[in-house]
Amino acid sequence: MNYETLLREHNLKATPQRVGILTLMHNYGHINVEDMFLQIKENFPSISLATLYKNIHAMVKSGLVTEVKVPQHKSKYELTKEPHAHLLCDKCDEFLDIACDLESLMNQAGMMSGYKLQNTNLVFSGLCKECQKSA
Amino acid sequence: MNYETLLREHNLKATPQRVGILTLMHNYGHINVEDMFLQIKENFPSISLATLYKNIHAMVKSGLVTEVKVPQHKSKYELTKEPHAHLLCDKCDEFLDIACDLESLMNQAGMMSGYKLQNTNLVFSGLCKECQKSA
DNA sequence: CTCCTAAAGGATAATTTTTTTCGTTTAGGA
DNA sequence: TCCTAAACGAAAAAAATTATCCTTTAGGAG
Repeated sequence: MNYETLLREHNLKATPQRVGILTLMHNYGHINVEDMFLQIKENFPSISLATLYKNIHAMVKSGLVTEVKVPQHKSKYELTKEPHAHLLCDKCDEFLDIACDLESLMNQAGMMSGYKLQNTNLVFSGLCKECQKSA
Repeated sequence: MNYETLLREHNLKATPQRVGILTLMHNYGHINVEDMFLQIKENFPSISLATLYKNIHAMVKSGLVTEVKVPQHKSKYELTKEPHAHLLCDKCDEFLDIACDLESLMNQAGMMSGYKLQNTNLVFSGLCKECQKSA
């Protein structure tokens, strides 16, 4: 499915700027506002930072995009997908997705607390393979 | 153990302001910078916001305090304890700790990726018991 | 206990990040 | 093709964080 359709399904107008933002998120996997602004200007030289912020918020609110909060770092944004974990290397700042089963943990937490849980923000941090050597 | 000793063990001078900050974190469980500033001024009317920021950073860096990043919210700070999950109600903003076994998940993720993992930031969000009724 | 010094505090300015405002443009339905 | 609500862009404003610089203090040495 293309991004125009996806946007309309979320009741958002399919503007070229929005398609550009979604494409960036797809290409980079995760990207913060600053880097997004630098990149998006390649294709939309006159885009306003305000537009970027407004669109990110709208897309997060609609559920199309997910904000990933990372300790000691700027928020990153990604296209919404299945719940998953993130790994951060505290030394080289590598940041990646990792598929893992959060279902049971989430169910367990929901059970214990009475919460009806829907979203997840999980970041593990430590040292990546490379950085362990030079540690 | 008292906070003075704890601070010194982390190579931080045990100033009254720092003890006040740690006490606040203990009392509130989690607290953001803004609320911390409002509260700490009760005991230290002349404290500077800069002092607050500098101390939070120093204590996070030393491992004494942990930053908890919460989607759509300001960062919260808590005394460092065992890895655990957090629950956030998207409606009433209730925020609480929940004990849960992250060990196996962390091990699994470490195994798959080759990372040596040390820290965790986990927030589940959804609706608390009360807010489910009025949903 | 006194002295000394590096570290910490406080005030303020500066910087960075995010939000608001408002006039112009445009997506998309009628 | 036209109309209008929504989105865009520029700019200002607000909020959050960091830096600077001088003063004060924690805590070790003597």
